Amino acid sequence: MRIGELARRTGVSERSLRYYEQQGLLAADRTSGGQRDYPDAAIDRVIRIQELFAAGLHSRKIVELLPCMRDADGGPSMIADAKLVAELTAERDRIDRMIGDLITSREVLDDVITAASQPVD
Amino acid sequence: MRIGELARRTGVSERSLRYYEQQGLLAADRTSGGQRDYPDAAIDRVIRIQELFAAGLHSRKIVELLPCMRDADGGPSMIADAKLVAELTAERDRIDRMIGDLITSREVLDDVITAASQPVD
DNA sequence: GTAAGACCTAACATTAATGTCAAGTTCAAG
DNA sequence: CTTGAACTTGACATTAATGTTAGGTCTTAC
Repeated sequence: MRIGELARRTGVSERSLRYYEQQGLLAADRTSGGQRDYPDAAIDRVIRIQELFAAGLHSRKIVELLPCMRDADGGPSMIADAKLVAELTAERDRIDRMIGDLITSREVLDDVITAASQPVD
Repeated sequence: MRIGELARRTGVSERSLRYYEQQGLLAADRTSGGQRDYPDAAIDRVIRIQELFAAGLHSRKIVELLPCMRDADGGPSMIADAKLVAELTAERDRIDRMIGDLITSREVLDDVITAASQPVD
């Protein structure tokens, strides 16, 4: 599939998809004319990349991480070495704290929303 | 307390604390010499602000939100109007999705970490 | 073959919180 | 009073993903 369709189906801008390629996150074949041609598996991968970005990982880390993931189509393909495991563990713990903070913030918002919906004075 | 102590006790840089003041997020008294003097309650507030930043709210939204929160010391002090409630509800839903994505990412990392810890081939 | 739409590269802009540095002032203790 | 640490304002830099624009090329349907 070409870049426009992939963008549409993932909700990620074409600009970002090209950026992902530049960062080594997302490979694409090229047509004879030089246009990108993505496999169907690219959809899942792009969504995964977005999630990892949302989790605060930087592209460089994601580049190292991706080959160690078992994706829907292929196998695990690579095992993380000790250094990477240490980094990923740190990220994992950070994400853990982040989830806790987000839950707190969600509660705060719910409180404010609830208070506004209940004109009990 | 002065800015250095607040920074130390919250883990937030002095630079950021001044920025918060500039954004109207965090008020401070001033000594006769012009130095900032924070009440103890500032600690909780700074932590709250950090959490909301982590949740992806922008300072402008936080400015509107803060007076509607019931903080440890004072009362709720203000009720969100309909427009703010709508915005906060959108934020809440976004945070909800974010938590889901983070949980997914955490699982992905755990998978990779586990796979690396189990040299079962 | 041609026209319209999709795509290409490259460059520059943006955002928003935070880092950093400089030059000057205040505070607290001796 | 002096001295050093802590503070002040202001300006400029950074980061990293993404937006935007421009000028050119490819694809496909007619």
